[in-house]
Amino acid sequence: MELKVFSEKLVNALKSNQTCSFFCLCKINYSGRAEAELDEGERLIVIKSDNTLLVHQDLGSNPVNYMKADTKIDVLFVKGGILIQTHNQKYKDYLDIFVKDVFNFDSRKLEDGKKLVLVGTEKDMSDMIRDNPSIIFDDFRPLSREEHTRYGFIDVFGHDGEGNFVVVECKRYVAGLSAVQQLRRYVEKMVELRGLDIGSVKGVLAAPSITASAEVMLKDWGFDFVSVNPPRRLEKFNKNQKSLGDY
Amino acid sequence: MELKVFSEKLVNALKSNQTCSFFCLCKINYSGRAEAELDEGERLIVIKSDNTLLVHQDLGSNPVNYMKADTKIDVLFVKGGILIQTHNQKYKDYLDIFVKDVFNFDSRKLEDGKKLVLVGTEKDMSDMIRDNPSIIFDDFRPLSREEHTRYGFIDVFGHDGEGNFVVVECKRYVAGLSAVQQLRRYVEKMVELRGLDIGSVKGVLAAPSITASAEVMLKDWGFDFVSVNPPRRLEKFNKNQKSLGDY
DNA sequence: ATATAGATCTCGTCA
DNA sequence: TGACGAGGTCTATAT
Repeated sequence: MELKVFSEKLVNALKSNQTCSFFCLCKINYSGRAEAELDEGERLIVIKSDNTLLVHQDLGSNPVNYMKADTKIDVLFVKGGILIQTHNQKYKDYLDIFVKDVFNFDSRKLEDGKKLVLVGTEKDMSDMIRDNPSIIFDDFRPLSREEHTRYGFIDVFGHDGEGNFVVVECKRYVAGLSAVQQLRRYVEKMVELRGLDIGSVKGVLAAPSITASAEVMLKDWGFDFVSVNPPRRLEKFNKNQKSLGDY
Repeated sequence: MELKVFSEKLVNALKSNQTCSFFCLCKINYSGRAEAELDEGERLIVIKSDNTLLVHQDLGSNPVNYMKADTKIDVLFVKGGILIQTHNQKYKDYLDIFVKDVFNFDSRKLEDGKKLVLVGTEKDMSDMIRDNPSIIFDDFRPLSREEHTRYGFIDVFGHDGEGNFVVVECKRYVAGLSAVQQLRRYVEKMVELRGLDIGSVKGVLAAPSITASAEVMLKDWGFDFVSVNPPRRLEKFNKNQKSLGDY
């Protein structure tokens, strides 16, 4: 594609806040939170209506370079090509794309008011535990859930039949050392602020599984592990599989 | 675009491992590590040559739905549109895209052998400290850097003039509670495994700044904070700004 | 704005 | 392959 034509299309699309997508030959410089260089090669570039910019190579989930929303984007003619010069005020960073060749250009104002509905998060796990407290142990009595307390952000908080406090930390995947430390921090903070004996506050880590070293640390601190899976995993898919014709 | 034409183009592009980009009207179901639904709306869909699939709405850096590399992708005609049915064996997840309308389709085999060169990471910080140990304190003597030891992954390890061990944890950004806990874990592990007195191992947190609560925790544990900035921040940009004509 | 923690985190690296 | 930690993490939420 003629660079002049590309430039006009890009400028118009940016003006009207369309989302753009194009393949091009380019090299890239980034400066801000770090410094990065990417030598000449072919990439897919996406610019969204909120002025998010993504540069994708042909492998991997993540963009090789990007700028976050509200980036100022200028298009300049320079010797040998076009310079897309960008700057984000909030993050104080800069990305320059020197475009040598463009292979296509598409843009569109995307009409989309829908939001993703997601189930199976850590929050859903803590909901499930609140509604089914015996998952943790028989006489567990939850008092609150997902609360920013002065002890920290505790997933599920409650007490046992003997009046001891119980702090539950949920993880939706295998719990590691940092999860144990997180639990430890909440328990310690609670002991400290309430002037309790260490040992009078129970700590429970609820996750699908736990690493060996994390389990050692957990035991050292007198905490317990309970194997819990995030709710609804695969349920919906199984339903859909049975009714593909419903699409 | 005719859905039949789109289907042919997509299937051909997938066969020849091209990277694809198209705007479409669709609804989406995900099932696997979680469950997700996204009702009908217009999105940009990208499929890479490694069979990574990304669904982007017109806002934000992250895809609203995605599948990781090595996803199996099938294209089926169904009542009212086309179903892009995908499955990733490794992650045991499924993504179905029901496409009602397509507005464009582009694909290309991207020629790109270049890799991003990045400077200013935490690793660069620990390099800088090893080369300028007085940043930490006057008589700091680094022994190793970025080491996977049985004590954990310690950024910089060394000793002071009196033979005490010193563990340094680096953070590129504001250090929070978790950074203090990480340091605490390394120090405790070292004390335990070497049979040392607590207090004979110094802990230092090196970061641009530290949050108030993290600093309290740090002092409680007898550790020190040293303000260190990651190297080379903005240097390259300043250079570039002076020599834009060089492009 | 800053602080805190989750994420279908992703990605690299090492045992 | 699992474990562990960084990330230009990004994002949501609360203060």
